[in-house]
Amino acid sequence: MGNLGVLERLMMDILWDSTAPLTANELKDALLRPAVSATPGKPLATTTVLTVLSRLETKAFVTRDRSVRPHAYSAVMTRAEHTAGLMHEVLGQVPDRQAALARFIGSVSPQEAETLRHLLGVAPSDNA
Amino acid sequence: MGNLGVLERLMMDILWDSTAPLTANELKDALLRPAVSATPGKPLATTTVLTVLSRLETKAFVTRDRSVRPHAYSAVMTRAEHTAGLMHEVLGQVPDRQAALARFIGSVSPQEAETLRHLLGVAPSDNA
DNA sequence: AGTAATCTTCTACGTAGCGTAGAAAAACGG
DNA sequence: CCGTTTTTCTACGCTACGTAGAAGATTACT
Repeated sequence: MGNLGVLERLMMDILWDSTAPLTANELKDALLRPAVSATPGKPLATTTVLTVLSRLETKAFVTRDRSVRPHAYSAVMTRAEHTAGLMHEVLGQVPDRQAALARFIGSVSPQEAETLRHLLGVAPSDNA
Repeated sequence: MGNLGVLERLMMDILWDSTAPLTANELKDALLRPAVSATPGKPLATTTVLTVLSRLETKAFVTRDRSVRPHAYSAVMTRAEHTAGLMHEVLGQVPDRQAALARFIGSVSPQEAETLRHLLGVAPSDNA
């Protein structure tokens, strides 16, 4: 899977938060929002955004709709899927998952533990 | 926390598998074992191993005992701790952990689910 | 159609992390 | 003291990523 750089991640976050696909310029503008940009007043060049989007496309993190004119970009996976994927990747690197899982569980917050208990109790439904 | 490069990871794995601290040369030799090296016949220079160990020390992944002469290196965290830490790091990057956890749980193997149920049901013991 | 504005691709540069290791310095053994 | 072992210092190449200009393609407006 491989992880993302800072800007790549920022852009994925925007795409993930967006319901509809975005154009490069919409993304560029979104990157200026205070919630995203810790360094405001630093607008990126549109080409920069496009370059990164291309790379994300290569990495299969985004798809682009070439049929509309300002190409529209959207995330391939949901954020939750991506996160779960990363967690599995991390877990897959170790020989004894048991121990790792134990440590993991031992360090989640009580609320999260409750969430997990609930998730495990109900029904093992769809797989990602 | 930040992740590791290939060689760094390889070396950490050896340190994690070792009960006692290791010297640079012991590590170098261990790197030639078939289980570790997919490209055998490619022994590293000792200095290479030392360089990487220094970097791992800087990153606080290993400590070295300078009181013994060939310095002895050991991992700071256990592999399970490290893995759990990474999982938390991944999880910490997302706004709604609930969803991510749900996805994660939805994609673990039945055995792992059982393990988790056990860990959550029986006794929430020590924290990492 | 012709030309300006917009959008996309191509190319490129700087920086940082990592694998790699030689050269030099330091410590040890005899 | 002198050779051997160990450690540090310095450095080089490669890849990923942030960054964006220049040039090419597409669309829009008159």
